[in-house]
Amino acid sequence: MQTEPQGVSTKDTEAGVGTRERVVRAASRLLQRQGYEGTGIKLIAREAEATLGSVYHFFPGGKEELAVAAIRHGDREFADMLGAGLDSSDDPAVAVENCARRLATALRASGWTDGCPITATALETLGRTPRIQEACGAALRNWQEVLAVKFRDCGFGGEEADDLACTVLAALEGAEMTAQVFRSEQPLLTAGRHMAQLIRSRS
Amino acid sequence: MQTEPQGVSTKDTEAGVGTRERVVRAASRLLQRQGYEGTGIKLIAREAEATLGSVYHFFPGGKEELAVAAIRHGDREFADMLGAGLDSSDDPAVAVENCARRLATALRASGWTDGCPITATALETLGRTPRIQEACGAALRNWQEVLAVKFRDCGFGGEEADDLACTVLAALEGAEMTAQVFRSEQPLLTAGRHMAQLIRSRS
DNA sequence: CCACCACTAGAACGATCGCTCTATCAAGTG
DNA sequence: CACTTGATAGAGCGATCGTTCTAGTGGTGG
Repeated sequence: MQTEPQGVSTKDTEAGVGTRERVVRAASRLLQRQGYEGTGIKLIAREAEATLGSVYHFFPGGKEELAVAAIRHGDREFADMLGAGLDSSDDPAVAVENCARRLATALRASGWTDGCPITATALETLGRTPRIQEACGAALRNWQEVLAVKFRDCGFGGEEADDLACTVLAALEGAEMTAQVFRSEQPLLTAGRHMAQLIRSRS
Repeated sequence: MQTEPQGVSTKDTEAGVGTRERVVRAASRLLQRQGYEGTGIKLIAREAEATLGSVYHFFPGGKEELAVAAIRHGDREFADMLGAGLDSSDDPAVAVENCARRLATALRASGWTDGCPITATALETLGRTPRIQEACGAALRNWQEVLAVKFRDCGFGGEEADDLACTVLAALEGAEMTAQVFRSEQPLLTAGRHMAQLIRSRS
């Protein structure tokens, strides 16, 4: 049973959230910022205001199982942000550009630390931790699908929608990384503008 | 003094190369594959067939100084590959698409492990290791400049060339990461095709 | 010949890693 | 009430981390 009160409030970042959920959120944020190897389980527990015992109670598979859960969490979160951005306009070009703008704004607001939730972990564990790699692949596929659905809804053919989704997501990922390193919104905004142009030239 | 013979051969991956250079190469390859925190100095030394003493002799600043040197090495290497790809055609659109193709081929040949030499390290150390972040920023700027020069030579205006270079590099980076996770050349090839189209629509 | 120096070699240190283990606590359930 | 079960708590394990330190090697200039 949770020790903390359960129904008190649904405040997003604080108590009132079950221990397991707090641990997953902390893990997701830390993996996003410092990658898999750079994030210790003890730090995750401390950040989540949980104890090591609780972490291993919920994730008997240890760090790897926790990382998979954290990546799935980041997957859902990023998909929501992508979906919300895409809903901002019926024109797919405008919608994608708005997405890039939102990512840029959020990135600046975080002090340039919170970019894509999975890239760092994905690159670090490539080919050496299959379960994590699968979770990362599922996330990328999911985000591509969110984009592809939008493009299909806007009249693109199935294959063309998939290809466009692949490139747009890749450009946003790369631009976000560039923006983080340069501490500037410009790469994301430029990529958004170019992706809008690419979409228009194809419709 | 180096124990090994110096002028014997310039074979790229083996002996005949100074200890310092061997260490930098090993560090660069390992940082590329498993990031900064995931790569131990002792492993770098073993992989370079050097000893810990030698590593700290050449890099008294420790892991951080070695990482900076490794990133600069990856910078030069990737810039060369980019330049070689761009030289393959006078048409900038064709040249960029060839670049993507080459990256895809090289990536597959490495067993999907050797992507961008700095992304993993850059994301892991963002905002926590300024000297490494600077080296990563310099690399990205350098690669953008390689692309921008090509675009300017092909008749693009200065600002437009810079913007295109920024987006093309971001798309290639993102597509390479996607290709690694999916173990498929397709994301890189698709991004190359789309970037070619974007360039053509702007000229 | 020898003092010097660049380099090699690796033992050892404290800190931290992921993980295991036992003990305790708080609520149900009979 | 006793007993079970889910969850919390953290000490402690062996391994590895980055780093420091001393010792040794071999070629070179004086």
